[in-house]
Amino acid sequence: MKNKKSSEGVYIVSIVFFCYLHSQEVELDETKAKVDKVKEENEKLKLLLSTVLAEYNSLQMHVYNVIRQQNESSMKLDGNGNGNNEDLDVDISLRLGRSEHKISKKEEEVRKIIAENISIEKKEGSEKKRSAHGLGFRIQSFEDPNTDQTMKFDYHFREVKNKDVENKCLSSRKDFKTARNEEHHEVLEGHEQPGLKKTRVCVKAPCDDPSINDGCQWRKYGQKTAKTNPLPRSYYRCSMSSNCPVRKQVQRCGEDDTSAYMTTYEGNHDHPLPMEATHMAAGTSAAASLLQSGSSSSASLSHFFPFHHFSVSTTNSHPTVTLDLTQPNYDPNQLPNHPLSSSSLSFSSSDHPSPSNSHTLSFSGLRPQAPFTTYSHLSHQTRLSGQQ
DNA sequence: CGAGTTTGACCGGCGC
DNA sequence: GCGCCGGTCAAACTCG
Repeated sequence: MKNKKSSEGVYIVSIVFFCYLHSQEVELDETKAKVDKVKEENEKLKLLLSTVLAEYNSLQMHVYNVIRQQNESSMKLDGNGNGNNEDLDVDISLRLGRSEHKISKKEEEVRKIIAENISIEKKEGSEKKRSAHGLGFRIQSFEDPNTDQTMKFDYHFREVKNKDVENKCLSSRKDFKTARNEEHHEVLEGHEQPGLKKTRVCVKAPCDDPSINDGCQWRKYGQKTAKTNPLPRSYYRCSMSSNCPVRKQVQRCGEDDTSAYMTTYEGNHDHPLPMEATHMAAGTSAAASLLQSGSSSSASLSHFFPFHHFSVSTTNSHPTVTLDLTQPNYDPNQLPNHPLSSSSLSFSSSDHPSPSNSHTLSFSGLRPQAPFTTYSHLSHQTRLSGQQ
């Protein structure tokens, strides 16, 4: 009897164990299926992200061309006796992968949401926001507010001229420098007017450390004490691409103003920029393009830098736009009356955290009366010696 | 050891 | 032509 009972017990236990194993297997299969599904979605999202990033990079490389075209056309209007260039609101929306005139319901919904958010922001509009530093960049034509004139462009990466100067057999240093200059000229060709030197964009920023990171990687190649300013000026070139012609100079503004640094940018990048760099690059390119096209009126530039004091000068044939982030220059009357209905995409780098070891200077520029919010995060990243 | 910085020398533009 | 001065080069140096 005892043997029979124990064998029955073993049988039941084995059945229970089998059932348990079976349920575990089923659960495992379900989990595997879920993981596969998540993997599949992940792949799709990766693909989508890479597509969007590629389009975004190519797009921002061509923004300044569009601005120039816009200004050329406005110049033509001036020539036809219109003479109302300053009243021409210019605002280009950048759309990724959208058709030209068809606005989907989703987009309309997004626009509604944006408009609602903005109206909330307008209600909450505080002095704090007004004093914030903004470097947002957005262009769209408001000639006809009823028409969505958002432009779609065929974006192609600018063909990077593969000069490969380093492979040339240069017999002397002079030859090397000549080759560099020729290369630089070619890169700038088409962006510079013949009589003028490279357009410069100066940004005066209030910070303790001059190493403002605009998203690019910079390599210091020199330091000089200028005659007019006893404090040393540092020279950097973009190290993101071997042939990138972009240079920048960083100099303390003066002995009495040690908290502010003047950063001067020169040239255009010949490579895609990271998110953090696009705002500054686009804004400075826009300013440079406007300046080169002759439309350097304060009204035109106020579209790009609505809250800040800026000036335009031409010294030593260097057309220069100076943007002063130390002097908020908010003037509601200067701002264009942007219709809410024409809102579209704006870019934000706020979701791109700076390296943990870097200080972040956040110029969270909110335009209190404008329907768009753009942010520009400048963080300290470039390695510099302490005395600068 | 490689990448980045420092710093004196050099080059070229510009004014006189 | 000469000198001044801003910009760049490149060897030496530093740092991780």
